[in-house]
Parts: sequence; C-alpha cells; structure tokens
Amino acid sequence: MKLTDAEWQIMNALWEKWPATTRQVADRLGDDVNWAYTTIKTMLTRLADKKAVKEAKKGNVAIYEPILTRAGAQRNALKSLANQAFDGAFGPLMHFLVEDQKLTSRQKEEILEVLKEGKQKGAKQ
Amino acid sequence: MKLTDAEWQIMNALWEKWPATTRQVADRLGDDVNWAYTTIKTMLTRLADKKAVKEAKKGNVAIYEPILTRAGAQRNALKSLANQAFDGAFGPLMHFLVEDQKLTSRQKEEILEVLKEGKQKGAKQ
DNA sequence: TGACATCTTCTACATGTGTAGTAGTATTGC
DNA sequence: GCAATACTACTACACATGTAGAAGATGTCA
Repeated sequence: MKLTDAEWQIMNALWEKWPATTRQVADRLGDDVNWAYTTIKTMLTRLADKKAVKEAKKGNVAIYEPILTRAGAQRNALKSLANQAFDGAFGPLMHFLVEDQKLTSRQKEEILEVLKEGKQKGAKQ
Repeated sequence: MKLTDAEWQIMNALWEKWPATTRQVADRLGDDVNWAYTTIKTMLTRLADKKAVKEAKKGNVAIYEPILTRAGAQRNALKSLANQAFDGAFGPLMHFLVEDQKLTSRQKEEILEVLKEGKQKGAKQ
C-alpha cells in the first residue's frame, strides 16, 4: 500500500481522530491545504477503493475510518525508501540520518535510550 | 527534486559508475528490470530535463552523469518522508526505525558509534 | 560501399494523480 | 411543505509516470 502525497494529507487528518465525516476531515485540513470539499471526498473515495480506509454510511452521510494504520503506513514508506535509496538496508539509512540530520542532543539521548532498551531485550536477528 | 520509482532505478545505476552511456546504464539495469533500451533512454532524457543528470555528447552518443548526488537524493527523500509521515520531525522517524526495524546488534553498535562521535564533536543545534 | 547494428529523436498511449464541477438527492430550519 | 443547505455519485481534465515503437541518422565491418 503506497500513499501519494495528497493521500498522506488526508490520512494524517483522519488518523488524528476517527471515525470522521468528509466535512470533519475537510475542516481539519482547512489550515494546511485549500482543497474543495469535493476534492477531499474524491480522495476519500479513492482511499476506500484501495482499502486504506473503510467507508460506512450513517443515513446518507459517509463515515470514514482508517484501515491502514499510521504505523503501518510509516513502515511501508520507510521500507520503500530503504529499498529505493539505501539498497534495502535500514542500517545505512539510519546511519545517514544520524550523521546527516543534525539531531538535537536531546534526540540523540532518546535514540541512545531506545538502543539501550533494545540491547537489553536482546537484539534479535 | 523528487525522484519517481523508475527514476531511482536509473539513478542508482548511474551513481554506480559514471559517466555512462545509455547502453551502460541499460546493461547495469539488465538484471533488475526488463525495460526496452528506448525506455531507459526516455528516462535519462527526462532526468536530464529536470536537471538530475547532465547529458553530454560524444559524437552522436549521449554520455550521462549525475548532477543530483546520491546523498542529496537520499536527503530529499528522507526529508520528504519525514514531512509527510512524521510531522517533519526526524527524531520520531529515527525512533520508529530503531524501535521497529529490528536492527542487528552490529547495526546498533554502528549507530552508537556515530552518535558518540556526534556528541564529541559537540552536538549542535 | 553497402548491409547490419546502434543510437537518437519523436511520438504514443495507458494508467495514476491532483483537482474540482455538476447534478441529483437528502436534511433541515422556518 | 418548501427553500436553503449539505452531501453523494458521476464525470472531467490536465499533467505525471511507466513503457515502448517507428523512423531517421550514424557508425562499422567485410
């Protein structure tokens, strides 16, 4: 499941709080983008077609909720990026991030924490 | 500069060794994809149009070399992913990677190394 | 010097993506 | 009960992307 740019916007708004109607999604997006209501409806319909969201009906009004989770989408995107740009290896990707992305000390601390935890739990694989 | 899936394939082949002719790129890609020679030529032309590669002529034969660097493309892709999927923050992205992606111990060691270096150099910003 | 291979440029076409209008149908406030 | 409002389904259209053929230009080997 690969999301396009516009689909990410929609999904982000939906993940924020769901179930949600088109109107609610539109309101949440209001600040970021300037899409017509029908544009958003079209996107939601397309996302339902590709099973990223579920569409239910309450009366004649469509209610949407994500099927694809945010974490799942993130995983997919990262995997895809790793394959495309880092020969499928997460290690180098991470390496690149750490080296290049000028993390704050605080962030580095956090990473260290996570890594330590991981080690204690016995880094598998 | 945003690369499409197919463009990544081409660029990866070109980054491997350049300058290179269409034929050379095609040969390198031979194992991975099954594109017609002209398909690859079309992609290279399009990449030249968007200034990701430079096209020079040696006789009637086009010679290509990257303008966009691999590291640059990786940076762009990561930034774009971070924005799209992680609210623009690399910290959480990294966090997610570390937590989720089952790095090998070796990889974790490497990350730790990099983090340590970073700290010594005085983690700015 | 001609046949064959190779390259280039142009053109094409299906599908995906971003964006939205129109028309019809349902809901609601008076 | 009707006008105004909101919602849905359908349709549209431009531009991007993936993919490649056709035709013409050039190089090469016998």
